[in-house]
Amino acid sequence: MGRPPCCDKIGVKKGPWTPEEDIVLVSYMQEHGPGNWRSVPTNTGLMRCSKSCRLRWTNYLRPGIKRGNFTQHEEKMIIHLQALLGNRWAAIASYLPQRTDNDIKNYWNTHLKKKLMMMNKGAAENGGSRNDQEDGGDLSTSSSSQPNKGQWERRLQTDIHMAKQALCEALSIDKPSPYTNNNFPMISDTTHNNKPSFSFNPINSTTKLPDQAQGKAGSSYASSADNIARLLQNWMAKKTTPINSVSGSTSSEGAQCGSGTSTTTPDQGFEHCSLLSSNNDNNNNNSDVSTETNSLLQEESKLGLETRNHNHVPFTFLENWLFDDATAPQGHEDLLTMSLQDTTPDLFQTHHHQLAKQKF
DNA sequence: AAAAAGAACAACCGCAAAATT
DNA sequence: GAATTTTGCGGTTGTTCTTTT
Repeated sequence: MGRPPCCDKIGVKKGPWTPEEDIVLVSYMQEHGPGNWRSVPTNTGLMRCSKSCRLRWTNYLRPGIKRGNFTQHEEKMIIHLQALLGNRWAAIASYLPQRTDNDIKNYWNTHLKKKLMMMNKGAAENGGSRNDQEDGGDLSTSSSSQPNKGQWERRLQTDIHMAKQALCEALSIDKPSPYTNNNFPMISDTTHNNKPSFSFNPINSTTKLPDQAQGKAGSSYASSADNIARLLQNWMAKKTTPINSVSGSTSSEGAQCGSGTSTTTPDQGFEHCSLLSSNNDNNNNNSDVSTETNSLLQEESKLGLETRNHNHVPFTFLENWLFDDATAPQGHEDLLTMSLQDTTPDLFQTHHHQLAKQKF
């Protein structure tokens, strides 16, 4: 016997998400944390399947996501990683914590693929020898010259990296994770009450710039997460006492919320932050949200502090190793300095063997 | 100004692996 | 251990916006 059925397909809504749906999902996530997607539609009343909820959350609503405007650095990373790993977008995304696999995939398909094709074309016209990306797709050397050879090594390497990262996050409080980027809201404590407390910061998901990153002229909701921000603002205005009463209660929270490069004012940022930092429930009567929020925030920061102190035990050798390797963007920078030639399985393997030797 | 073509991106679909009963 | 569901991933499609004709 298996588990009970997921979600019946009858009456399941499809298509773009509305701001209202987003708010419902975000506040549910804020209260319960991600996971157990199956119960999300039932508990929230959203007429969406669990899969759709998960996708919406992980790709767009999750805190700490940077959207649009890929930097040159990111671009290079993606190109190199694609050459190394192939179209394993999730693995690639693990090296770019602020980006989602879907985003990277889209960017690859719409921009980089073409760009590389053009470059290739140019190279070919100049008598270039590379012919490994005819279809504009897989740059991986294995696909053309060394079919399958060393593929498992690469896969293994990626898996090791991901496992290390996961382990590292499990052990770590201080290490910046995708959720704990200094610009971003964070999960301060997942051990208490099984309720990861984090503050949703719509501002950061809207740090995109007005033009392309903002989507299509802002008319389409789906492409404009900052509508959520606006909506929240209105929602907040209706429901609560003036936000200013909260300000100053937790400077760190304020800093988090205001730190994003945003077109929104700091106050607005704080509003969203406060709203979602509270133990928000759509059905709650928020008669005194500001006080409640205030105390919750204090409690939250206290808990966070306690956890930190409590967890400041000396690292084991293994932990040190993990942190060493898994933190440090500069570790990933290596990828950039590696030429595509260097990405042959042998070299790649050697590199990691050496690394492993160094570690042990 | 209108239509057509192209570009960008959000969301869906199907598959495989993991988890659960 | 088998059956079934859930989750995660990658490929693809559909819709919307922008640019060109």
